[in-house]
Amino acid sequence: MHSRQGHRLKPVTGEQEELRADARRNRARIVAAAREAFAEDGLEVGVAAIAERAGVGNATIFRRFSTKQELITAVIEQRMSELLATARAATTGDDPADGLAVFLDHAVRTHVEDQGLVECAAAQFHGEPRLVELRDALLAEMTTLLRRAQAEGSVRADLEPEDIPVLMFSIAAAAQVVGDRPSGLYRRYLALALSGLRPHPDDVPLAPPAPSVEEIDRGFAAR
Amino acid sequence: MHSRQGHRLKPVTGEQEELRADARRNRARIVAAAREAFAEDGLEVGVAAIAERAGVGNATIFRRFSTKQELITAVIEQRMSELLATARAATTGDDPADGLAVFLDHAVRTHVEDQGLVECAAAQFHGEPRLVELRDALLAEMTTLLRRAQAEGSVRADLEPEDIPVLMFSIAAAAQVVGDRPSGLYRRYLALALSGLRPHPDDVPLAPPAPSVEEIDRGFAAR
Amino acid sequence: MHSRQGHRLKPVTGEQEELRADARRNRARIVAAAREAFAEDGLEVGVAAIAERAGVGNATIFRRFSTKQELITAVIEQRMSELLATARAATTGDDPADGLAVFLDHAVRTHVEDQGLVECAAAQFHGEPRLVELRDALLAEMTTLLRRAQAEGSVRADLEPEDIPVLMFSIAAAAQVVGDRPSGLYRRYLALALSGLRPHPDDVPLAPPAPSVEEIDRGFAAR
Amino acid sequence: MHSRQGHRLKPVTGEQEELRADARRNRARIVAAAREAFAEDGLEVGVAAIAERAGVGNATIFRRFSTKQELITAVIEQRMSELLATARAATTGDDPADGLAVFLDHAVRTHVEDQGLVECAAAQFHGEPRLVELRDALLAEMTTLLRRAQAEGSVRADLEPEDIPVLMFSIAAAAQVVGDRPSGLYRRYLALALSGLRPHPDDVPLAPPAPSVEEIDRGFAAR
DNA sequence: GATGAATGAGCGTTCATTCAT
DNA sequence: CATGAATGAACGCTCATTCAT
Repeated sequence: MHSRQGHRLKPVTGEQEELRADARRNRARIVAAAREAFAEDGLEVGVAAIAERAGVGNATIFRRFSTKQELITAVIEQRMSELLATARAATTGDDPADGLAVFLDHAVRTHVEDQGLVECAAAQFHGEPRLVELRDALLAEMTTLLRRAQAEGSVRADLEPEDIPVLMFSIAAAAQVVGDRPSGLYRRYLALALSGLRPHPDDVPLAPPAPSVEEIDRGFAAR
Repeated sequence: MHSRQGHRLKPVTGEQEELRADARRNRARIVAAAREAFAEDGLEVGVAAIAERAGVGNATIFRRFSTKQELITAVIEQRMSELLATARAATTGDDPADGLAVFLDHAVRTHVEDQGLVECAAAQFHGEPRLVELRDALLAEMTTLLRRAQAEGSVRADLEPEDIPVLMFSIAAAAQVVGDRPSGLYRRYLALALSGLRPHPDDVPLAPPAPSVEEIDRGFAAR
Repeated sequence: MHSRQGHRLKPVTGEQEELRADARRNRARIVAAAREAFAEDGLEVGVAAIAERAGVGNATIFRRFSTKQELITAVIEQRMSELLATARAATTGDDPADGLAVFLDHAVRTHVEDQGLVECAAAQFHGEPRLVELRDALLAEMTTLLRRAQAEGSVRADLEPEDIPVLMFSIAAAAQVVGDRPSGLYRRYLALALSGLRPHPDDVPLAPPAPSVEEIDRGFAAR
Repeated sequence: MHSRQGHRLKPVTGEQEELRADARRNRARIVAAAREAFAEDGLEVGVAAIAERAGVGNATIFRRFSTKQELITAVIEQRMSELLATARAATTGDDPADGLAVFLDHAVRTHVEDQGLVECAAAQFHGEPRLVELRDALLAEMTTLLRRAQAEGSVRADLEPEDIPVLMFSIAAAAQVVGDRPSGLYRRYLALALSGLRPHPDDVPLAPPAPSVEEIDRGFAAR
């Protein structure tokens, strides 16, 4: 656990090391405002609206993020960081199957509340190094989580760690098409998906194989 | 089966019965161009780009579709019609479980090829009568398909017809996050989902209950 | 009177001598529809709206009038013809002062009912020969009307025939600024203007002199 | 008189108190450009033309006036303010009849120079609060001006303050139909109108009554 | 001859981004 | 540093006019 401290990721919020206190505060307010705005209205909200929400002038946003895309990336980065924390917490528990369930529940709920943002997140990934770093850290946790569950026989053996984030998006998408109405609907499809992960006598091997990380990256890039 | 022919829906492409031959051809070219453009670039492509793709002037589009939204609706309508045809074909087969699989395979592949369009389709549903009509027809087929599979014991009993379109979106989303690369990846997640539909000794009832059509509509409206 | 028949103007409706009966009827319907449309909505109504009102296809309008401007001219021509008839009727009466009043009442009421059209009429005059012809005929009647009223002393002597159409527009404009509400308001300002035409002991000569026809034309052209 | 200073209207050009110096200058240039453009070409000139005339990008206009209509309103507001100043100056003079004449001369000349703008002004009035305020202030001055002239017997008694703006439009329209050519022609019709305001032994009461302010408003609204 | 269809130029407006205070 | 102001390119849409049936 403390070893985790050792290889802790660098501060996730960018080149802020040099920022004055007020600038740092502004940056945080901007990211928070953007996150809210994206969650409520989708990525197409105007920069002006985000600036107003943050209580700063619009030019201030561009001083911190030279592009709207960079701001989007910062928001995604924040979310992924939180997701990573969730994953780490899930890995520490005693019950592997439960850990996976808890992680997916948290992740999916988060996505579902974030209308339109996360489903687009993939498209925004474009090799951004900090996001890649987070992605890899997440994948490491997924591997631990999954392998332990498979070791105890509660998840079919041919599932791969790379499948987990895919499932996460998939279940979130299920709930999102209907706006998660009635609220909490996502739990129905999460339950169905989880029950589908259990080994079953009639199982035939999954095919084709799970995408490698490189393929995932290439997939993202093609968007 | 032939009775199905009897209550076939009216021609799905609108009040085009009165159009002159050239106009009809142009209309078709516009819808096709829009479909391609939406599939490749998403709904936010400019009308001008669609017009160019179709080889017509931009005003020609507005002669047939008084609004861009109407054009979007026409494209969705077309896709849903095709989906309905697929569903009907699937319903006629002998093997219920296979019918469901074949339908989902076709539906998901279609969605996956159509990056960004169909995932947004829901948001565009807003009570458009022709789309509602198609939705209901589709649901009727889903009901037949599902109930037969449940009757023979190949699908768990607590799945509802309304779950099927949700699953369709869900699986498509799984593949879409990675751009379906390597190509055909969707089959992995389709297989996983289908195997998850089988009854299992440890099954606990799905909860919360599936959304009703009204709830789905309300969900769409809230977007 | 019959001498008036002698120098009757050529048919006012244009090059229709060659038209087939149905074409002639269509032309008339178009002009009538345009007149209504202009009266209700102003000159900026779309050609399509006029076509619909006339019950013809839009291209039919352009078959008869190669330009929207030509159609406007045709409508103005029709109105001026009617005005000329009114003027001639007014000239035949016994009471000169009353003749002037009756003419102006009719002319102004007509203008006022024709929201936005006639006030723009001037700007559309551009040397159109048929309109010039009508203008001259109207002016001839104005001269008769005015000179007789001046001869009997009911109108001040320094008023000129060219002033009459100006007054007509002027009074109509008075009522039009308030949409002639309450209806018939134009009569207030007509009465005021007419009473202002009477000779008065304190009269000083009007200055500058009335515009000549050439100056009027140049004025129109400058628009 | 100095009390008039006391209840002077707020600055008429809007909430510009907060604008930066350069923005204020640009705003003024835009309004000036719009005024010129409207005067020369009418209200239908494109925003792009106005922007070019003002030497700014088109989007700059929309930063200050969220709508073209707002820009129109601003121009009208400016003109009305100037008219109000003229009216106040006219009210301070010793000779009531002369005050009225001077005011109308100024007002009409202004309108005549402004081809097409002011005649449309009415249609743009729609309850805009600042314009209503100015209208009321103007009417107050008209009342003073008229009642004093009537008290000394130089204007017929049945004229009402509401008639004055109507006359203003009316006389301006007289000159406008011929483009005020030869230049200054408006003075002819102004003189005629003014002489018509004098009491006359044969006067019969004006009818129907002058429109109330409410009726004027309703008339405007009906356009 | 009559028409529906087609169209390019233009409209008012928005927005991510750059400039100047 | 923070900001309001400025901007050009693009958007969805309209319209007088031309084309093709």
